[in-house]
Amino acid sequence: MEVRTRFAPSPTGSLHIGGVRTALYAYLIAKKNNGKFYLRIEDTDRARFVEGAAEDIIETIKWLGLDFDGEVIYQSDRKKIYEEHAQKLVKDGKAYEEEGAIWFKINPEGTTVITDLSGNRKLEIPNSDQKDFVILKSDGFPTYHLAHVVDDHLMDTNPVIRGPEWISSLPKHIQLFEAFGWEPTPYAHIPTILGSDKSKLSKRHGAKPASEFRKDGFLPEAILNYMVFLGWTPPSGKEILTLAEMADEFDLKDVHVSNPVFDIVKLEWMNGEYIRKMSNEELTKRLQEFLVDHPSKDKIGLIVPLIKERIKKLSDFVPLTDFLWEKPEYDEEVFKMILKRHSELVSESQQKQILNQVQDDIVSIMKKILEELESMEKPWESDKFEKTFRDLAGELEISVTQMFQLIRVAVSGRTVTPPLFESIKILGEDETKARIKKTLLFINS
RNA sequence: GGCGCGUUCGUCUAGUGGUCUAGGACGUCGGAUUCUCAUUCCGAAAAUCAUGGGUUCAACUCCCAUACGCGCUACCA
Repeated sequence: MEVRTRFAPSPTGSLHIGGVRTALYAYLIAKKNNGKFYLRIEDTDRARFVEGAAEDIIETIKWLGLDFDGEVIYQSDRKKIYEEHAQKLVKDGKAYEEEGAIWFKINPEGTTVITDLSGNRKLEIPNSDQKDFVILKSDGFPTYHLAHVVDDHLMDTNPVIRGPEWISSLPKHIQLFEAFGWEPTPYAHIPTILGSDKSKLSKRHGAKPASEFRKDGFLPEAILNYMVFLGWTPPSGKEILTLAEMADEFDLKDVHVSNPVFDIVKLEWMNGEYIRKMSNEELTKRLQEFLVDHPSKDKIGLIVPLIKERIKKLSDFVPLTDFLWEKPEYDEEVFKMILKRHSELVSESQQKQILNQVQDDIVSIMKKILEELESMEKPWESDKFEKTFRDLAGELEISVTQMFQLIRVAVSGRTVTPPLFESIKILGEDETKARIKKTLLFINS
């Protein structure tokens, strides 16, 4: 029998990050077995329906690369089907109408026992706690219970993969299947993802939707790779896996039964891993797509090799490189701090004296730097550039680090940048000199 | 409250009765490389396996109880 799974969110908000894992697990089971993966929108609650939520969910699932088969199924299109099935149960004496709704007659005898595929464990729920429940609401829409049983039977879902909040409802679902004379679907209830405070990570608690991770510059493959580990480890012990490798190794029986805690720091690490492993061409493409309004898109390719090992998210690109096309802002204290460092071991009174000299020092050093730059042959070569200023540092009796930090701050306004020489190459000789001059003016004023 | 599910380093986890004085990854801390940052490479700290009882020659692994966490207890999903 063909394996068919489905992801069935309700459009009450954006797709939250926990839903990504549910969708992923369902996707992996389908792919592992060469089966089908469907997307079903459970829009049967008009009160909680949020405009645009279904579109956000579909768009995000596509962006993640969890390609689903066929068309998106909307339960609201299937109203008539649920109604007919509910009526059939009434006719068979297994349900009854009351106050405009149709209620299912539960049998409170015995215990519902099923084997949960997730973790391969036995679940036992006493039926005695169950009460008759609504299957068709007075507005004509089905409740989750009816819609699930009818749809997953008609769709031949095998297995149903969903959250653990449904475990308590298992007697309802099993009895509904039996009332229709159908074989119940196999089930896999996967654990809930928790926040760092151990409370449930859900949209109800304001957890970030998956689309926000996209905006933050996370890669879909990294998100998927991270999420798959929340409740499962591949037998091979690999840390980085493609979707195909996950599908190959994935098995519901290895899925854990306890609730994992979502850790954004590890996600960021993994995102960085993906960025570093990516080809320069690919990273360039992704950055160009991500930075829609970037002022200098065609230069991104040049910069990529410089920042590839320095960014964890696509969005990190901006603060690290914006000095290349934006005029830097200076802070005199930053310059002073650089030179001050070699006086750390001196006494306090002496240090004060030294501080007063620092400003003069900066001015004279910057002048020397500018002189060297003026006399350097264009185009500036990196190794020549480096040697020139190493020599100058020796001459002026400051450390090489101090020398390059002064140039770095003068050129970028920042103490942290991609490699200096390469950055300057992108900036250009004239702009570099202009910025050094500007620094001189700034310090003197 | 009742019922259900769970509990290994801060976090994700390996572990299916002896190989565990508990392994890996992220993070943290130290060091090396280095023009800053990052990368990379070394190294360290970090879990009396929730607690208490059993069973057994032997328990992280099996059983029971307690504690704690999560879920359900809607004409929401």
